[in-house]
Formats: sequence, C-alpha cells, structure tokens
Amino acid sequence: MTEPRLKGKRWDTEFEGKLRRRWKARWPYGFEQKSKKPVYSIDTPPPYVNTPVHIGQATTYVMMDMFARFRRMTGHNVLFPLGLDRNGLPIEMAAEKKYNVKLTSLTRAKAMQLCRSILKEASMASVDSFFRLGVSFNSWKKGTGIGGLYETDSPDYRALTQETFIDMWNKGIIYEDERVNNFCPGCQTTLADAEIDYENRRGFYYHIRFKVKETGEDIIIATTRPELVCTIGMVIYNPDDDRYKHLEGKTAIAPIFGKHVKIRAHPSAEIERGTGIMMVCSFGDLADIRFFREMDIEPVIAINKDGTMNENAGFLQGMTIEEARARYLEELEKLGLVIDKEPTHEHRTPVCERSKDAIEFISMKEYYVKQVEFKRDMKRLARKMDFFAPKSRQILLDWIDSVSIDWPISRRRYYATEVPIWYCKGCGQVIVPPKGKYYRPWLEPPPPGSAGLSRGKCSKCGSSGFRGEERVFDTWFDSSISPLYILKYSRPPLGFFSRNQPCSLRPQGKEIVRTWLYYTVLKDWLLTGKCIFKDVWINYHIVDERGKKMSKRTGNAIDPKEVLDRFGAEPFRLWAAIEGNLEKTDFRCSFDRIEGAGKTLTKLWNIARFISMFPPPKRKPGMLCPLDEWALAEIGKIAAYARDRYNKYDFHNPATKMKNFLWEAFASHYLELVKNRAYNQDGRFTREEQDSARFTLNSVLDQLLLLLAPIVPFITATIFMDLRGADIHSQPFPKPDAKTLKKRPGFGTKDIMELNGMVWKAKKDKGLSLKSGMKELCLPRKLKPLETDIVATHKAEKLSYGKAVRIRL
RNA sequence: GGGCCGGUAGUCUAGUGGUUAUGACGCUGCCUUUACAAGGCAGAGGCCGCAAGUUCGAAUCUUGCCCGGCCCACCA
Repeated sequence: MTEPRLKGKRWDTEFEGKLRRRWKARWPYGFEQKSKKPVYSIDTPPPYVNTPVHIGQATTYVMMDMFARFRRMTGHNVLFPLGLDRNGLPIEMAAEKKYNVKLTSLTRAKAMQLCRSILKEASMASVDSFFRLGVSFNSWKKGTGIGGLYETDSPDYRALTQETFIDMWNKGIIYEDERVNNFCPGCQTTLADAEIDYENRRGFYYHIRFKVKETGEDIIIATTRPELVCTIGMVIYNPDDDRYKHLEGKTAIAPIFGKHVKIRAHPSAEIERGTGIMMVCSFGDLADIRFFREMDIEPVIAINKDGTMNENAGFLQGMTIEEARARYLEELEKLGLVIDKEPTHEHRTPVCERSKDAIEFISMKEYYVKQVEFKRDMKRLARKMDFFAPKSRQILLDWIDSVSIDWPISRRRYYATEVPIWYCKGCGQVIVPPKGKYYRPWLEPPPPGSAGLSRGKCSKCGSSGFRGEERVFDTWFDSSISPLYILKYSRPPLGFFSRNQPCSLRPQGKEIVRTWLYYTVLKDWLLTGKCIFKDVWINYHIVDERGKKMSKRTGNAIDPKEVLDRFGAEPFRLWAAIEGNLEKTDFRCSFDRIEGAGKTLTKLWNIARFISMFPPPKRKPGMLCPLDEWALAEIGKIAAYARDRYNKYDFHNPATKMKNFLWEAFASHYLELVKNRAYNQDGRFTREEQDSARFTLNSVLDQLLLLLAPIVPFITATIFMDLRGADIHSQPFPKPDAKTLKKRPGFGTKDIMELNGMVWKAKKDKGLSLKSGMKELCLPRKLKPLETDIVATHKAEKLSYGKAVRIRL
C-alpha cells in the first residue's frame, strides 16, 4: 500500500510556528533594492503603538497581506513597509491616564518626558500580532531604507513633516488667522471639523423671561445655554409667526446683564420649537457662527480656552461653564425669571472624538492650510483614483462637498511634530528655517540660513531675541505624508520617488476617509501637483454575528490574540478572504465562522495527503483521460477568474469558488472517480491512463495551492515544501493556457455530480455499502468518455446507454 | 432632513428575469467504505420585509412604505 508523504491527519497550528521560525531566520519578503521588477507599493495605515491590535485591524492587515503576496506572485517588487504611529493625543492621553496628571499643568519638558516613557514601555504587542498573522511586511526592523519599519515621531519622519510645512508656507498655501474654532476644553486644543463626533445627549430647556424695552411686555425664551445670555446678539422669531410679528424691530433686554438687542424675523426660528422665539448667542453651535456672520453682528466670546468664563461674562467670570450656568440660573430664580425647565429630546451634540467633551466655539489664532478653494481639484482627483469597491468613492466626494473652512493644522499640545517657526521679539517677523532638518523651536534658537535671519539677527529690525513657536501639528498633518515618506520623496535614492509615484495602493478604513485619505490626497497634491494614489481600497467595519458594532463595553468584541491562540492565523485569514465581499458593507465575525473556515483547511490537508500517495509521473503524459481534462479545465477556469479578481482586490468571490470546488467537484466527485485508476491495483488501466490520473491529481493540487497561497500562506507553503521542495511564495501565479480552457467535453460538472449522487443514494437506500457492485448501470450517452472510470468506481457488471441514468442493483 | 447599504430557514449567507431558492452553523437519524468522524449520507426547517406595478414569468427590475446599520447636516 502506498503511504502518504504528508504526515499527520490534519493541519496543526504548530506548523505555523515552524514556518514562522524558518521565516524569521531568513526573512523572505524584503524590498528588493536592486530589482528591475515593477514596484507595487502599499501605503499601510500606521497603527498606534500603545494599543493592542483589534479585530478590524487584524482583518485589514491580513487583507493587505493577500494583496502583497499576490503581487509578488505576479512579478512585482512589493513595497510593503510597516509604520507605527507614535504622535499626538492618544499618546498624551495614555500618559495622562497612567500618571494621573493633566499634561497641560506640567512644563513642556516634563510632559514630553512622560510621553516618552509611555512610548518606551509600549509593548510591541501589535507588531507581534502582525507577525503571527503572517503579514509579509518588508521588514520588522527600524530603518530609513526603502521598506524599513518607520515611526512617525522619528527625527527623519518629523523632518519631512516640517519640510512639507516649509514648502507650503513658501508657496503661500499656509496662513495664520484668528477665527472661531472648534475647541475641546478637555484636550485643550483646537480641532478640525473632521475630528468632531456627534453624540445624542440630553439637556434642559430653560424658559427665561426677557423684557421688551419699547412695550414693557415679557417674552419667554427657551434655551439650553443660559450662561451664554451675556453674549446675546439678537432675538429672532419666524416671519410667519403671528404671535411675535408685532415685535419686529423692537428691543429685547437680557435679564440681569441688561444687554439690549434687536428683535427680528428670521426663517431659522421654528414656530413649533421651544417658545417659537429664540436668542442667538456667540456661540452655542455652528449655526450661531453662521448667523452672526450673515447678520454682521460682532460676536462676544465669553468662554476662555480653559473652559472658564471670562470678563465678558460679568459676575460669572472665572467659573466653569457648568458653574456659570448654575449660578446664573440661581440668580434668575431669585428674581422669578425662570418660568420652566423641561428636558430636551436627545439632540446631536458636537463632541471631541477623543475625549468626548462637548465642543466649545472659541476665537483663537491658528495656522491654516487652504482647502476651500481647491474643492474642485479634490473632486477631480477623487474621480481619478480607482476605488475598490467603486461605490466607496462617494464617501470622499461627500466629504469634499461638506468642507466649508480651511484646515486648521496647529494644535496646543506637546507630543507631536513642532511647527518649525520662530518670531522676532523685536518686530514680530516670522523666521522660517531651511528644509531638511528636524527642528524644535521651543527648545532651540532659529538655525543659520533661516528666512528672515541675517547673521543671527532679525533681518528687519536687527533684534537678536527670538521666540520659538510652541504649537505643534495636527496628527493628520503628519499622517498625510505617509506615501511620500515610504516612496522616498525628497530623500535618497535620487529619482526613486519620481519613478515610483503614484503609490499603487492606499488601503484604509471607511471611517477615516474624511481625514487620512482626504488630507493625504490634498496635501500631496499641493506639494507635488499630482494625485498620490492609483488605487484606493476601502475596508469596512467588523461587526458581530448580528451586525452590531463590536465594543469592549457590550462585550461582543473578539480579541485577535484569542483567535490566534485558539485557531492560529490560517482559519482567520481564510475567513477574512471569504467574508471580504467588496459589494457588501460590514464584515460579520464570530469564533464559529473562523472555526468553520478551519474545516476547509483540514479538507485541503487531507486532499493533499491523499494526493501525496501518488507522486506525479516524471514527464507529462502524452494523452490525458477525458475525466482528467475536465478537472484541469475546471481548475483552469478558476485560476483565470482568480487572477482577474485578485487584481481588483476581490478575494471573496474566488475564495468562495475555490472552497466549493475543493469540497464538491474535486474532493467528492473527481477523487472518487479517479481513485481506482490512480491506484490501478488490479491492472485494469493502462500505464498511460494511470499516469494521466497521477499527473492531473498533482497538477490540480499545485494550482489550488498556488491560488490559495496569498490567502493562506502557512498551509500552502508547508504542503508545497513537503511535496515539491520549493517555496510556494516565490512561484509565479498560475496562468492557465488557452488550450486547457478551451477543452469542452460533452459532459458537465452537473452530469457527473448527478450520476454519482444517484448511484450512492440508490445503494444507500438498499442498505448496501458504497463498494458493493450493481447488476446494470444505464448512462446518458454524453458520459461515454468516462465509462471506464464510472464502471470501476461504481462496480457495474453491465453497462448500457439510454436517455437518463438507470440503476439495477 | 439628506446620502449609502442591508432585510432570503433558529442564526448567518449565495443568488440581478426562467424548472423544485445556494451553502454554512445549529437540530434529527444513519454510517468507522483503504485522504478526511474536525468525515460521509439522509432529513426537518422559508408568506425571499410589506404593497403595488412592469412581464408569459419577479427573491431578482420599477415605485411607494416599514424595519435595521453607517455616514453627513445649523437646531432654541
């Protein structure tokens, strides 16, 4: 009896460890520095170092790895670097939490020290997970070479961020301006619109009595922000509201503060809401900002950037917003001016996406990147890039539509890239350093060669005193250069960037299209005048089995570590491929599903084990049996389909097809029919026929393995190495020849399945073993080419032909 | 309020005009037949969200509605 060459009854996750150890000894996926192959570049999303990988990231990286592995098999030199994000608020917030301090209450040096210590301790847990998942990044070592692991807070990366600022400053695309901004009192910083979330929150409407100066009558105004009465700009009612028409042009007097404002009709007041007459203050929300601008009223800002009331709030000065609200209401109560207090419906409140504090609107000086005037260009670029799935383009287009103010890029935090600017203490002139180095203006004097500097003195007033800028950049100002960074923009080797831009692929989550993708395309276009990406692949969210968002709070989150511990990488990767339907939105994930995918791996292992009993003939046989031609045509069709779909980032459809082929047509039907001929124990078949079987078994297996290699790299590499002694990942992707595909036998897969099904059912119904013989089998004529295989498999004593299958046991 | 997506068995899912609606998990029963019991075979389980329309024919196309998810938007 022939022994299978593959040992072990099933795929074991221990094999993954074995292979990983071999890979680790000699990492096979580095960027080929001297290769002439076309470069395929993937701008991977840098995860935060200090947080463990969640299931969504794990899925995304595994999908990206499939893209990378496939492109390697189609002859590309794949640039697939790992980046780690270490800048910005998440790091600072981790430090605040761990050391239980507010960084804003510390000196800058001390705050930075705490951040660095957080980063130092940050385990490389995420990196380890990627390694275990089999992600084939170019390198796991930090380095500034092509494909090296990079960190967004490295001097090299930060120098490039600052360089892009200097370039844009010199081009006049960046300016400083004082205007009302979104401000997070918790994070103590300005926020871009893209950083704002909305939450449904409840509050109270306070019905407050105002006086009308001219008539002395009372009007009742409902408000959720009584503490802002001190900034009231106008009182409005709807033009169609008969209750208030007589007040047009009269004057309202704000209680206690005594401020006089006009009463006017305005359509933004709704008759049904509140009391129908409302006050507009500066500023309760974005609508107020627009209203003040529209009406040309001078706003009064009563809230400081630390979230306390300022001198414009009179007796409320120095209190927090909440304290001021309570105090003011208390005073109103004493005077009997609060008529009612009713809970509001839940309404959307703008909150900081990180700290979840309610956003305030505060006037401050910040640096801005022009973007409003480029909306048309951005839309053109959005249409130029290829989106996968194509409909995801709309997310970007919608966001571009909603852009209404320029991009505020300066932040009042510490652990981020510094804005590289100094100011002359004498005349205020702006000093801009030369490009190329990493600058820390809060620590260092302006370097020689700076614009506005002459022999170490201000070129305008001759002063030698300078103030370094203390603000830092928005994280997205850093993140938006990742494709420039990995493609060596403005870095050696010379010409690499111009030869290899645009970046082949930006993979990214749909929720950060409005930040990461948008800002990258914007900024890189402003710098280079070109669209930085060719393809954009948008991945969606991982949700639980019922379609609910996963979160630690609701306890339905799946930890990738647990997945790896229980099942290993391969079932997870196969699950991701099968689930990754571009046409759908969210991925459904559960342990059951991942475990289910593992069964297919067992099946694949056993098929390979079976085939390993029949080594391929030394050379391709001169003739192939019709059954074998059919099998080769079937796998050939799948190979052609997979090549086409993989190129379009679709692994779902090919994976589903392969899985079905593997279980059904191949395992259940082809293997059963071909077994006798492959064994040829009683010499019923010729040597040529037997060789045809052995050749086909091995050829189909090889192609299956190659097609699956990008998806499940461990099991395919293990089998291929055992049977063929070569690394599957350096093999070319199968390209079926036209002749194989053109073969059209007179019978189809369905005919074979039907026949086998009927015979097996008939024997079963009689309680006979499947090996038992039958008196007569009548076949449809089109199955004649398969007659010897069919007779041998089903043990028919007599064979005849007719219209339909008939069985006599 | 606007946009996108979805609604098919207990759960999840395939199916974009054509016999009897696919598969998985779960459930019931049977089977150790030399790759596979982490297997094989058989079975139960469906107003294909609702309604109207187009059509010889609709899960599939059109329209309206209902429900769920996500995104965007200025509400006192």
